[in-house]
Amino acid sequence: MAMDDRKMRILQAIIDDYILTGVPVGSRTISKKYDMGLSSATIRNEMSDLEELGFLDQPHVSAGRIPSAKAYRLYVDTLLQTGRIPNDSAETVRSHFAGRIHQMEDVIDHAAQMISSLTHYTAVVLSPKGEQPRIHTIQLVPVSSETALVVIVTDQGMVRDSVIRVGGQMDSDTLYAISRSLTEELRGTTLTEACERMPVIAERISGNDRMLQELYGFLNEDQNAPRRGHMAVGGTSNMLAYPEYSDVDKARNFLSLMETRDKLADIIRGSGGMSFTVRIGPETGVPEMADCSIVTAAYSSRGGQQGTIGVIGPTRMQYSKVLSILNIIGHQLTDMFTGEENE
Amino acid sequence: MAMDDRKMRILQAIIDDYILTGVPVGSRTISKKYDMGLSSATIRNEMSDLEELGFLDQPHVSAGRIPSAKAYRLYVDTLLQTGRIPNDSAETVRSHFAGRIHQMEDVIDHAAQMISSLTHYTAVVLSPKGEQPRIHTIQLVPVSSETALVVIVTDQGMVRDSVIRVGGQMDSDTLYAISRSLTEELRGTTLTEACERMPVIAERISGNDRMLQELYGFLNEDQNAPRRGHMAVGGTSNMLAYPEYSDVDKARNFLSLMETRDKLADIIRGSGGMSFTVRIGPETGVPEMADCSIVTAAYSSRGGQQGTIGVIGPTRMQYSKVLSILNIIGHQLTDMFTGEENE
DNA sequence: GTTAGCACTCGAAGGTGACGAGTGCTAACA
DNA sequence: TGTTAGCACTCGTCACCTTCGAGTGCTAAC
Repeated sequence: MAMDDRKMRILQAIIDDYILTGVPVGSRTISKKYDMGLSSATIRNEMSDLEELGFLDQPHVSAGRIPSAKAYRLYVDTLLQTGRIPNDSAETVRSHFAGRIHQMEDVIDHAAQMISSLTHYTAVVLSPKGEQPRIHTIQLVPVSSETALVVIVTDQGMVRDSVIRVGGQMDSDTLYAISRSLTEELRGTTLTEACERMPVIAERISGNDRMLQELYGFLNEDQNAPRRGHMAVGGTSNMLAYPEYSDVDKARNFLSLMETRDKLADIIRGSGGMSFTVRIGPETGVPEMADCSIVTAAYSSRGGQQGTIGVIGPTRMQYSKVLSILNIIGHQLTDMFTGEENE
Repeated sequence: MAMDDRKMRILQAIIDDYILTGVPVGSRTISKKYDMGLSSATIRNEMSDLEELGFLDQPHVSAGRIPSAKAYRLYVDTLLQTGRIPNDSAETVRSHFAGRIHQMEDVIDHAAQMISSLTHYTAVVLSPKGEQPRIHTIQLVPVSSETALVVIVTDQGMVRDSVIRVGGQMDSDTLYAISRSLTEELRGTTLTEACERMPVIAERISGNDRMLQELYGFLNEDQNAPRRGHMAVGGTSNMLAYPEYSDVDKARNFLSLMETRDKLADIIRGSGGMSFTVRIGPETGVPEMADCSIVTAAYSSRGGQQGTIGVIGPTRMQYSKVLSILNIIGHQLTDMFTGEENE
């Protein structure tokens, strides 16, 4: 027995209905609501076949069928193949981002907010990340007589800063002079390389041991704890609206997963930079997410860095809508990060 | 009828038991578990009195009593008066903060994490905020040939930055020269004042209209959207562990409140900078929190700025433990923000 | 003032039966 | 040979009932 066109249409109807209602769907529903021109009995036979083929599950004998992960997979694949990702709410999105936002963090927070409110699922946005950034400029800014702010601008236009102590009094001009030397020495190096080169530099710019030591400390820390970048999560509470999570225990598990940021970032980033990824149920590789799906999309910032936006929802997710929204917002972010803030 | 010592002791026992179990407590429980040397019948009479006095509520006839908001208030007041805030986990906390952390955001995130994991409630940490900060230094750092990073260091050692476009090519030295002039002109002014003064400055440093305009834009934006500072929330999912939130609707309400960051910040900051505040149930002034309590503590950073740490939990919260933990962590934060990063 | 005793209340838990949605199978039909 | 009507069967849901027990208030005795 193989998949034929009619089976396909019936499966499609079952998936649509289940995504809509979240309730197991029976043969009568399909035969009535979606006019197939077939009686429920026929549908039943087909459904029985579909179950045998692994596309449908039956929670218990006297309930309808629900689509299996395999069914969603098929569904999503055809969705992605035909490429008809509708352009629903493009205008809303554009107008939201119209106001100029300076800080990357704000953009990311905004995006997460927006995705979750458009989809009604949980949204995650990760800031761009690529190979280790290279130092473009180092500048020391006086903070108090004993401390200075060290600002490192990377070639990708990202900024890292920290307050360090400088030994002894240093005025603005002295700090600037040191900044120039440091920039000259370190431009184009990665943080790791910069760390290695510090001893050499220490010889050249002597007499500031304290400061250089603190600087080294900062570089080293930053390099070793590879800044997972910024991450924004929006709409975690949305998930509780779905009957899948009316069980408090399940809900708590899900929420605490959302709270362990590092793990979450790994999961989302696990998609590996494909332009679109859909992981369904077990495919997520996370036991806690056995009945969730994760849809991610990539966006880029300058320097070819890849950021990720993602949506986490129940397996019966409105994939087509979600893909559409991620598509729009992904493009919007790419525009913002390559265009507006670029030279 | 008035409150006497015995009534007080019984009330105390009821509160203790209810905080522990979350189940209405009956007269027998008190008479047996807490050896009062009184029979359940006597306790019953006293409980009846306590109810009349407004310290106890009865969910329904055949259940035990639960403490009212008024009772918690009394309880907390005596707790605060006697000042015996135990110093439980001071060592754990100290060792956690031992590793040097550069970024304020990290410290705050950490603190929220720690408070929630120690208390098993939801924790909120707000970064220090005081009167409008004054500009200490402005520095422009080259990012690309067309853009620069403007870094503003305030007198409280906080840093704000944004990338702006500079018209035409500017090398590092030119930018430094401009930075010096700007710092000279604007040191000691608030952001608002700085905005007002920009036209005057524009005349002096002419020929850089584009840049000054962008700079103005940044100052203005920052001033108008008074940076609510950083806020970290930890352990929202902890709340779901309490039977009070086994109702999914309630849980969702609570969680979406936790997600509207601005509102949450207002609520937490509503305590008004007292060193300790406890708001019980209706006292929170937030309908959604009618059966929550909010405990906050203040910590300070240099310049007398006040930050807030807070715990949100069910009204039957382990107040004494929470107060103790907030006490410790508040001190720790104060030490960090006034000592270590100070001159 | 304290306590034992007792009738009473009421929620929680568990059991029962009607109901209905849905299935699989069979036999009839085109 | 595919489709459909019919029917017996399954099983979860819901409403209803009973039982159980925790807890109360009241009264009378100590």
